[in-house]
Amino acid sequence: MGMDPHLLRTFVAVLDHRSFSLAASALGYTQSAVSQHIAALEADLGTRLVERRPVAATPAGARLMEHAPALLLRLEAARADLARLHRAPSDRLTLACSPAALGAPVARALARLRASARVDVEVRVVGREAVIEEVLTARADLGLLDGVAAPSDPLPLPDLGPTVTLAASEGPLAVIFPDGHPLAERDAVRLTDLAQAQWIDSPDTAVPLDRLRAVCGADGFRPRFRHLGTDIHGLAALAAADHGLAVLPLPLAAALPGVTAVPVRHPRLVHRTELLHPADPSTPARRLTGLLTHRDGSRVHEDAD
Amino acid sequence: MGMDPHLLRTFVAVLDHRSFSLAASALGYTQSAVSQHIAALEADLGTRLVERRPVAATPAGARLMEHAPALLLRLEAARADLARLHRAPSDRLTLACSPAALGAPVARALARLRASARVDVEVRVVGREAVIEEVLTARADLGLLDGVAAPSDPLPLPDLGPTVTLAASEGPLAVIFPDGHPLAERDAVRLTDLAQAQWIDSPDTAVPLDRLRAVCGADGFRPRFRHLGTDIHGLAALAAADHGLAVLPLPLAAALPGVTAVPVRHPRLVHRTELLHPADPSTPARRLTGLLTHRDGSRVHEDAD
DNA sequence: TCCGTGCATTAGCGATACTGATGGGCATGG
DNA sequence: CCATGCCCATCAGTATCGCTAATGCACGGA
Repeated sequence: MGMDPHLLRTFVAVLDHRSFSLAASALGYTQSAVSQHIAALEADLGTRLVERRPVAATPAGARLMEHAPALLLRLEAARADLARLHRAPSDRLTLACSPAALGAPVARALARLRASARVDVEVRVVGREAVIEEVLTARADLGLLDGVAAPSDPLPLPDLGPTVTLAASEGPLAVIFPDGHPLAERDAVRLTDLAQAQWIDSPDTAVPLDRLRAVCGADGFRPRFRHLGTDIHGLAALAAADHGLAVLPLPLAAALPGVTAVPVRHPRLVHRTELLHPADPSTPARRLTGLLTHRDGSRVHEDAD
Repeated sequence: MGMDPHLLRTFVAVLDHRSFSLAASALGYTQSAVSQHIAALEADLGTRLVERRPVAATPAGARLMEHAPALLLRLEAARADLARLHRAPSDRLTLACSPAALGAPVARALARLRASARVDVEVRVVGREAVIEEVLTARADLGLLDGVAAPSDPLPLPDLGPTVTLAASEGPLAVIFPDGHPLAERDAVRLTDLAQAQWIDSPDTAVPLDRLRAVCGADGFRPRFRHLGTDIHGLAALAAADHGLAVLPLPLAAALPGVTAVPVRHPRLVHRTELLHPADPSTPARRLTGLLTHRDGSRVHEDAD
């Protein structure tokens, strides 16, 4: 059957490091072992996967790279899922959060949680992909993920296995303009009118531009400026200096300095945050879930395979 | 790192067969090897996974069973995906289809395809899960999957990796009543009014009842009669004999003998069929895709990881 | 009690998967 | 043009692994 996860792991490492020797030391192997791993994979699949000198993916290798990381993540997720069954009950809560998901409602829910019981809380603000990873691998007890969707539609999430998704909240969207920008006076804007504007692509803090394109069904939203990381204030600074526009949840956007938030009127979209939790959450996680969902949120769907 | 796919495969086989020895002969191993596989997995994960005598899953084993089959499928999918890159161009087309997805539009598109070029066609009508499996593992070149969703919403599909989903068509839904049933005179029905009726659960031919529950946001739709397989005519016979109701696409339902199809008015839902195709489809597959989508269907979304 | 059935255990052997050493292609620099 | 360094391929050697075959042991039925 082949396709040993070890081989896939070194395959990914080799392409990540663009080097056999670096991958080897990163994985704690000798360079020889890595070379043999790649050779074994290539023999098994009957194709060259890695171009050497310089080290790069062949077309087949690139295709495999669309599968391998997801596979390895799922493997780790399965292991983490079983490990959770036997962990001691804890009064720690680790929450993984995408930046725009951490707003006042979440902060208030955490406050209520801590008021009702002694719980040590750790909040990790990380990128959207990383939120999923942290929950699946049990490095976090819960995840909060934000995105944009049609009202009461779920966010499109990849392959979560037996993880459950609950709706935490929905709210309006806004575009941020530099203070004094002509459009900043408006009551509302239509996104499709802005498709050709200058946009900042900040895939982890704001709504990713490819998502805007998909959800508007329109072309445009071409990024000329890319902002990586999870720091919304940095994004605001860039937007205030007129580097481009971005879409954020309205309450959050309204509080940012140097920019004016204008609600999005059309298409009818909402900023949505969803709660990711594993099949059997810890006690503090369950309580926070209750606090976050029992007012307006309701169970939306469960992902199984 | 452990979690060798071989071990997972025999784990799944053991629980499927409820027997070590049967699993062994099914996999071409000795019983001893299977015993060692399970022992190795249990040692690796630090938990008992399988209860012996009788052979059954422990809670941890059940949890692992939520991951293992999906993992193995993905592995096979990755392998199939790479294999496709090197296959010879072919004038065969294998189409995997859920029963209600194979209607007049598809038949006409196939006719146009065969009129324009010499193509040997094989259509396999199988359950919904199996459609996905066949496409992912390259046993089929294309898949057609039907389901119910809000208008222009995509169907909720699990974990497709780099496979692409296109909208093939949308149409009205209908409930089938036995001829002469009091409600069969109606112009239209509300699904929520029927939540407490007798339903036949036919998850592969009709709309699965759990999906109805989810999409109506209502309880009810409790099955007292279960119909397995992919034979819509059989379902019609059961419905005609008053065993219960079922939801089908209207054009198809209207043509069934012994039953009357009444359109669903509320909630506003459509019967939707989607086309599943691999990252690099064969030439006949590409042509059929064009024939199926270029009138009203349009690209809806792509699943990547 | 005596079998029969079915999983566990053990011994042994061939295959596997590493390490360390060596070889060879390719770029860079004198 | 050759010398050098870098980096991957290859090879030999060895410890471990993963299989089979044979045997052991627990349980259930007549």
